Amino acid sequence: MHPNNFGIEKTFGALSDSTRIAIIERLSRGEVSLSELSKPFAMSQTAVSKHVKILSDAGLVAVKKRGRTRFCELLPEPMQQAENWLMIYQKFWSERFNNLSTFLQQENSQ
Amino acid sequence: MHPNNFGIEKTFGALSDSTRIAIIERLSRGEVSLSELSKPFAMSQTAVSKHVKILSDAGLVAVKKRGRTRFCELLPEPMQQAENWLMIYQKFWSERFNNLSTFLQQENSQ
DNA sequence: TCTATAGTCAACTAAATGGTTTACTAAAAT
DNA sequence: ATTTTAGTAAACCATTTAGTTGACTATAGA
Repeated sequence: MHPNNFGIEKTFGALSDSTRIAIIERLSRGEVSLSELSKPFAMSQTAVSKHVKILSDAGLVAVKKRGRTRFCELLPEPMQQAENWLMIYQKFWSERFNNLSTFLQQENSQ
Repeated sequence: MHPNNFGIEKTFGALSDSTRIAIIERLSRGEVSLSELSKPFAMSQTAVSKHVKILSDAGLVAVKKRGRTRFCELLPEPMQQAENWLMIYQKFWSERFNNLSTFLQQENSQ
């Protein structure tokens, strides 16, 4: 098992912070400007902006300028790849569980 | 949408390093001792041991002592929860895509 | 035109991270 | 009994991370 996991840890790194998880959840309800996005957080807008940059460097978020405001939008692909990577292990575990129960059934039938 | 995502960033943090990704992949092929696990890595066993501790602190790996050797084993639950969290966004995006195509169809039919 | 708003940039700080080495304990093997 | 093997623990180091503040640019609105 060596899946297409190049750089998957970059995606996980982007998701390894509670502020960024909250940003993702906010953006999943639709596009928002940076200042609007910053409001709920108990930190400076500069700090939120840095988190957004980490997310956009990892390809999870796109930022587009309209007038003087920057709008942030979720990009699905990296998180889909991360989900696929996790799904492979999911499959592995359920197979192992099936093997185990098959084994136990054989044991019991003897 | 506020799913059961308490501490999900801890799981993502554990997965945010390429050494730990490689450890997970190795452990998915079965239980291994720490020294066996360390061999392929170009770093000290102490360093690998620290990575294993990070994984076990996050609940992704169990370490059990037999004699003088420690065996490491994957624990599926946190990664399953992480996958579920990602799946929610997967669902959201496909719905959004459906809404978009519905919208475009309505536009075209006028 | 003046002022308020949206945002960046640079410099700084404290704490966390990923690694090292050396010294140690515990179990196995000879 | 001695030596090897498996692993931990502590001290140390360099880099990254998560945040701050203050000065700046650019757009929008009065």
